[in-house]
Amino acid sequence: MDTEKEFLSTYNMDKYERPSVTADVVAFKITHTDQCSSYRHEPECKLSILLVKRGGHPFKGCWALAGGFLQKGETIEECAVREIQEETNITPASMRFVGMFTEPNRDPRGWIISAVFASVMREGSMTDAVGGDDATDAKWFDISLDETEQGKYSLHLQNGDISLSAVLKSETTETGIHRFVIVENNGLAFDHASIIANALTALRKEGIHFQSCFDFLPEEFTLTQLQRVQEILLNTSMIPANFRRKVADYVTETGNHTSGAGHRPAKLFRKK
Amino acid sequence: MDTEKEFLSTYNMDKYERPSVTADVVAFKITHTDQCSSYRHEPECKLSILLVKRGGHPFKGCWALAGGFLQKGETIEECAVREIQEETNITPASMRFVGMFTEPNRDPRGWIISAVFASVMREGSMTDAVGGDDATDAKWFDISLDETEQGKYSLHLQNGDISLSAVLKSETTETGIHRFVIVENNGLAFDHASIIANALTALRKEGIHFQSCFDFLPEEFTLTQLQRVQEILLNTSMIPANFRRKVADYVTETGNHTSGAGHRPAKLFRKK
DNA sequence: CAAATAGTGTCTTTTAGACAATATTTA
DNA sequence: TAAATATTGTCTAAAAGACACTATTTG
Repeated sequence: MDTEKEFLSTYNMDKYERPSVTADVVAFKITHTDQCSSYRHEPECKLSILLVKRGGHPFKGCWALAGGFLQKGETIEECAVREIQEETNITPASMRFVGMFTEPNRDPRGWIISAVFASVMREGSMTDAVGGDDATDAKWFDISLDETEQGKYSLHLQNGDISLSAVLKSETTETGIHRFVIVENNGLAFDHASIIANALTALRKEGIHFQSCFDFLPEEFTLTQLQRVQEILLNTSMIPANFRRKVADYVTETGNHTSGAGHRPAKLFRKK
Repeated sequence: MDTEKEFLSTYNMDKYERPSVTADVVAFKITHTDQCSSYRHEPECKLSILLVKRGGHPFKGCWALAGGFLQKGETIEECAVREIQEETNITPASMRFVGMFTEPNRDPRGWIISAVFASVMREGSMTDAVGGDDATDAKWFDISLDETEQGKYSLHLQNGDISLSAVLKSETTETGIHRFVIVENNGLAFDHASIIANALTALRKEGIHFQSCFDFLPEEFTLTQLQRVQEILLNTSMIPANFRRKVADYVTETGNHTSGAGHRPAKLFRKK
């Protein structure tokens, strides 16, 4: 009797067709624009994400997120880390789960569901040349996501001459699950425009209390650097004095200082 | 050439073994203990979750979450809603994604990964008798999760004489992903003790700004009811005057009032 | 010194918390 | 009227925002 039931449960498992499962990664970093008017000026920074050009069908020539199939013996987090390492040769400072994307027809190749992670790359851990063991065409795109009208968002991605964009609608299901729905899409593969919008929104939520901000910076950083990260991530601006007070409980002094920047040296801090 | 590549990508998909994917649901509701000293007293409330007794191996006789396999043509959210409806015959007021549970050996039957949702059942939508079309043994268990020492948590589940418990350690991976790890486990199947702790933690986070609190209540509710829900969920207590001010921006008056309760009638509010 | 960023102090406004007091209903 | 909950007001403390001011370094 017991063994019969046991058999039955295993039998049921095999009865159903199974989906392929992938981990897709939206890798974020801060890009410094080194075209300054004066040697004293702090460099302009931008938020950017990693995209890979698709060499084959479907969506040939479109840009897609890094990602790949979950393999037996690994967790989905391990899979995500592996995929982003293969693509960039570096280990991300952090990985955060964003959500599952499981629309039955999201991938023309078949039944493929994706677990999506937002990863943050630490400043300084980057080599200029991206592209890992396989010679794929991977580039960092400056990203912006703005609410153009109530519930409607415009996503822009830019790398030199390459410009991708999408229009998204913010929707909430009856059961309260939020999702961006693609209204218009130029140059992004699959449902990746929606995925990117969801990932940035998730990261912004974490940035409010600085969690994800630290991950963009080296171990030791100035408070101004930290403020820039938060401002770029949340698309806000703050008065320095107020920022310093707010962040005070989250950092500790290291005793070290910056130097040689043409102005007063800054204290270096560490995440508490 | 194009078609060759196309073939290749499909080929790769079939090359890999695929996991079975389930949606598991931690269904929460507020239970009223109707053993009052006086007719005037408000009833005591407790937070409880739905568990199903396993009739077969593995973990025969243990208690498990409601859940089942993802089927072709449905999203993982639809699957989760379907599973909880099959078990309780009611539609949850809300579903929130908690996380993926993908440890390779989490299920002795084979490679099974789970997407976990926390669902909230609205007060009044419940029939006393749970158990859906299949005559499974499903019960609501009062739940408590307390930090006994730094990073160590004690989970208790109670239904009459049935008492389940677990000890969990709060852990964060190098990449900043949080998870409860099971240290001790009495009566719960699989990794469900960990899943439950993660779900309650996620729900509590949402409760701070009332989001998940509304889902426990009928469309119209008193501020005292709302306060009770938050207090039970977050295991805190507040001074009514302060609670009212804090919640004021999230609710609107309906113009209706309670009556017949042996004390001053209360205004009924609606979620804004 | 001028330019540029670093860091402090203070005032005001907004929230959050504690507590007292008043209001209303039913057995 | 007593018991119980509903609701408002007020005082205090803490946090957030605006702004002025001082400090330090390098060409």
